[in-house]
Amino acid sequence: MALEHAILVSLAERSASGYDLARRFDASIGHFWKASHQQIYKVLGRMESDGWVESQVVPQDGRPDKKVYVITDGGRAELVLFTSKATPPEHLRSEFAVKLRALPFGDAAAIVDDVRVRRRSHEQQLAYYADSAARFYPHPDDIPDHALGGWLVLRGGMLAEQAGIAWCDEILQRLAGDEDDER
Amino acid sequence: MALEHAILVSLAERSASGYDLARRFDASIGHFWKASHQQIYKVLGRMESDGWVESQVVPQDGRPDKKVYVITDGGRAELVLFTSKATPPEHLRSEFAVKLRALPFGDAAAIVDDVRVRRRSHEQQLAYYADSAARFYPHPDDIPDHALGGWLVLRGGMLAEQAGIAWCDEILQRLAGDEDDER
DNA sequence: TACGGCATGTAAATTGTTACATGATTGA
DNA sequence: TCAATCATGTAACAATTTACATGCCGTA
Repeated sequence: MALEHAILVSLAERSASGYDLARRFDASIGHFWKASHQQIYKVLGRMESDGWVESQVVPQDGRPDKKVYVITDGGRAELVLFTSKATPPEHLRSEFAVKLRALPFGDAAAIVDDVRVRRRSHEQQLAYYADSAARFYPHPDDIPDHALGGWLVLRGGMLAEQAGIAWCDEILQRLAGDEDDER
Repeated sequence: MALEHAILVSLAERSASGYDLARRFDASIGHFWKASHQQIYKVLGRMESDGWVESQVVPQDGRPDKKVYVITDGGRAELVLFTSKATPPEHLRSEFAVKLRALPFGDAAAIVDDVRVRRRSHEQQLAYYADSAARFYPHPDDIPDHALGGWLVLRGGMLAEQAGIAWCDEILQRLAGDEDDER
């Protein structure tokens, strides 16, 4: 049940409406924890009745009203509690791995195509992270404490994408004889 | 809905009871797709009514009867279909990343402890994979086609664990000044 | 006038987790 | 006798995804 905590972190950084949160989840935090707006609205409701957040309707002109959520002291306490407890071990969950394992029983050519697509999307994601890093953390050796978490998470994303690319390359070497040096 | 396919792959490799499958999911395939026995029994029932598998009760002596599931032609066709369709892009889902992001609002010392624990479990998992690799694929340059999928999946696991370790090291360097060279 | 962005939700279906339930055999 | 392993499940709950629903504003 980490969505609550992801939302708490996001609200601790800056108050926001459900809609804003949904967009943040598309952009930054969501690279590590996806959530749809439907889910966010539902969880926000529960969090409000738990006293972790409070909302206030803000009228806007030329736009629909928005319900801005603010983290409460209770919410901040919950965040401290969350960080102080050990994270349960996370396990990978990769449909792609299942597919690789299905290699002898399936369509090898299609799988190879899929690996190429996957490699490209890892590359794109890595480029995106590198871009974010350059934009938001121009001096990696001198990052203030309040921004360190964001940087470290970005680094985790970059390392994961690099590993993904390396994996795809190994697979292609085995399955496609590495006959493609495109671009 | 990849559990069905993970089970199909497992049954294509060798017929098994629900209990056997649950143990395989603990050991090999399950490193990339966890499933509890409860879930497996439920899905097996659905798969049988879909005609992907067939079951036969096998009496045993000194042990409870077992219901052995065998993949059908329909199941094999489904596997081919599965491999021929592009895998939807997978996104990471990391509670640990959420926690890192919570760094300025939480208990930094506890988070550092958690990173150390996490690093150790990555190392253990990597050692386990390396061991499996040495045991089942003693000649990595000469792997028969039918075993290639398993090898590639193992390699993916190893690369992911290495990336995880590298990430933990970066985090510790930033947060703990790298003052620990334990062992 | 049609589309995209802003803004908030409900409902249904699927998937996954946790707890409960049973009963035999084997080894410490 | 207690715990572990073998073996199969049901029930309740939580989490997630997909589909549906509404309505205003600005722009092409």
